[in-house]
Amino acid sequence: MEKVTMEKLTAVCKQYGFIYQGSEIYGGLSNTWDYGPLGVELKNNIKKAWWKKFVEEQKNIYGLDAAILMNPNVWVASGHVSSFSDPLIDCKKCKTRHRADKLIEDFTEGKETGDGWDNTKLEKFISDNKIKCPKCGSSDYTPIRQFNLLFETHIGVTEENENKVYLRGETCQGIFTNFKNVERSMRAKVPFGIGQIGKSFRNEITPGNFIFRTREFEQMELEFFCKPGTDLKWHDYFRSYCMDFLKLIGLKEENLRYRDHTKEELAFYSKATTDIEYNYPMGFGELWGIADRTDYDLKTHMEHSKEDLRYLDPETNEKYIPYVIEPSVGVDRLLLAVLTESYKEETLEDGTTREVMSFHPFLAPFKVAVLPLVKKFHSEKALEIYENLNKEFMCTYDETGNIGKRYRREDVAGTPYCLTVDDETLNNGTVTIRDRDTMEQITLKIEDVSDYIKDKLKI
RNA sequence: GCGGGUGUAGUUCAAUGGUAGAACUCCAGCCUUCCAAGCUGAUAACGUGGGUCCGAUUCCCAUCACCCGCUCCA
Repeated sequence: MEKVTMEKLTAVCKQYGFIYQGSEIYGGLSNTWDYGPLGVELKNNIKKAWWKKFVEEQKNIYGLDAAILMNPNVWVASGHVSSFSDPLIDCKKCKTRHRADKLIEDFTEGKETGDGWDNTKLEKFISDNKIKCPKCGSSDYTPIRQFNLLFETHIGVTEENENKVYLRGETCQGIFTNFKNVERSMRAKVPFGIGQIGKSFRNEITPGNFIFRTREFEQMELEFFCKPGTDLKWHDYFRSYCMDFLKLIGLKEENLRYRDHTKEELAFYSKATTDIEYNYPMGFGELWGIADRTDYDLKTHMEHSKEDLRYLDPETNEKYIPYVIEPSVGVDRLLLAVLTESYKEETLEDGTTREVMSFHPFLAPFKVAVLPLVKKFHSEKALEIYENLNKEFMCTYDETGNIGKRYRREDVAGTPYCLTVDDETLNNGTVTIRDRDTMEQITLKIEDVSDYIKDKLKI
């Protein structure tokens, strides 16, 4: 099966109501995307699946929904204000963009890292040492420009500096700042976790690839607090657990792989990080990061907030700062993976083609499409069935055109089951259920439909 | 941010210095008893802003957006 191209996928998403270009009637806004009627259902179902498997079904994991706006000191403590910004410099000759500190680090082979230097010092070092552009060899650079990846805004109507706040650059800080609250109110015992789904904002220098990297995105993060020394065990555990989850919701093993970060690329807070990568239309890219963040976050918040965030182990009476394993996955990226995996163009035996979105039924926007075989004979009964089923799960109803055309419409919407109402329904109360993937049909009593579908929706 | 490509109905394409034609889709009606059938009708587009010109969708400039490749990526 040929892999779908990004071009095709964006077109399909637009046409069938999954994802539209943001602000389209005003000419768009770069890298913003709006989820349409089908897209929002799919997205909600993806979040629901994660919440179920990572929060609801876990005895020792608790949910949270923290505010997007936080005290700015949170971001000072986390290091985002100082180091979530990159000093960037352009080669005037070949127009390549470099990170100034990285140029210096490479030039000195790691002896100087440029850490904590201001831009004047960075520029001076580069020009004094005539550091050459790694690409073209020129040493003619533009001045350094500072790119802060945090979005800034102001509280209150006046834009004074003291009112400056940031849109959160990651959801996890809301978890760390609530660590004590959750521990106390839920009487939680280590090891325990806090899960959260929410939007984050980053001024990415180079967004792109459809919804893969956007400046506004949604994360599903779990911070799992454990006793120091048990962290690697839990890291391994979540590596497998996350992979199993992806397979459960329908991603194929051959499109998934692990990638362990090398020591050099590890973030400064992390002891070990594993990415689960997916084979997107543009190739393998990060989907899920599972990081061992050690006690870095709680420790830094302890220092900056002056609050004691240590955990008192009730069994040993020792106080310690828990280590944290963080499995973090982007909702939009996971949705892109699901779309990539699900979209297929099939040629049928009779030579006609159909476009199919073969979502796992749990993820499908509509679970059942109710279709009267012939509008004027069967629509009354069909509507009655639709009204009843729709109370139990998301259904759709369609009486336009012939039955074959309506099947095809549901194929590309990813509706797993089509329920057809015909004369048999009127005479002896049975309906025909057609399976999207196998295209097989079975006959069921109306009253058995609900249980039949419910069973298929399990994950 | 750089380089390349693209931009005409929802989609896929066409034509043209004198404001655009089709197919499919969609909608309404007829017909239709299980996989995009048929008939009738209707709606629907030159990304945006300038410039040249009597006149620009077409030529020029700028801009916006998307795709591909770099670069970047807590």
